[in-house]
Amino acid sequence: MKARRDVFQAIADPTRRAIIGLLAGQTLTLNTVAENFRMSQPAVSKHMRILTECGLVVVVKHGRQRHCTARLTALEEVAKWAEQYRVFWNSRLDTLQNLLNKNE
Amino acid sequence: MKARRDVFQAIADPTRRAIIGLLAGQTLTLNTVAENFRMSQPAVSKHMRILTECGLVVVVKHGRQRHCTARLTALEEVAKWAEQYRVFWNSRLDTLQNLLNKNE
DNA sequence: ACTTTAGTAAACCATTCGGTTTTGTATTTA
DNA sequence: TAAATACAAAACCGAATGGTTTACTAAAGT
Repeated sequence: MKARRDVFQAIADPTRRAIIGLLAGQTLTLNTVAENFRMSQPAVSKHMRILTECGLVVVVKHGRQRHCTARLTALEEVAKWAEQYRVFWNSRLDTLQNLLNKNE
Repeated sequence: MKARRDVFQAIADPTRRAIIGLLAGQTLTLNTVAENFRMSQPAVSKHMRILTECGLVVVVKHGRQRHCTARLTALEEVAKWAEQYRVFWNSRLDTLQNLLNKNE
């Protein structure tokens, strides 16, 4: 289950996050995905490769088309990482004012 | 409260995620942070700048030192974004086997 | 059979990234 | 006051990013 590419780096790009949003809940052809962006199809193809390399998307050949499906299990790692700090951002100590005072 | 830099891009780098881990719960000097990494002080300084630009860290001048404090509220955006897909990765539809079948 | 469609591959490009070293500048300390 | 400390700034560098265009290939329609 080892991803060759870091999922944090994969979701760093807004276009790729948008692709994930598009694919959540529905399988789409690469072309259909590309139609949703103002960039060339090869550009989208590259993004898709990065998403597949970290396991966020699975692409299945289907005739001359590529069926892209999001595999969002890979996002659990991200959620867990961020969640571990929830206790900090929930505490009232995390206000900007507090930080500034604390450094006095 | 708009960050000039994207928090998703900020956490894409493993060093910066490590810095966040270091600063969670404790304020440290820039130098102290730098001692935890095998890279030059200016390199850490650059990372810190990126972290402050997206609001993940607040740096306060204190004499000749810089006191760095994590401000993890900025991570809520990440957690929320990932969380919205939990329903997908929790469903049994998200197994690899299922994806492959679905594309038949 | 020919043409269109869906996609990959390759070459290219400007910009950003992540690091370095070197230098400069306040601020402490001795 | 001189030396050490804690940083920032700048110049530089190779590699990665995100995009392009221009072939090329394979599958589907006509």
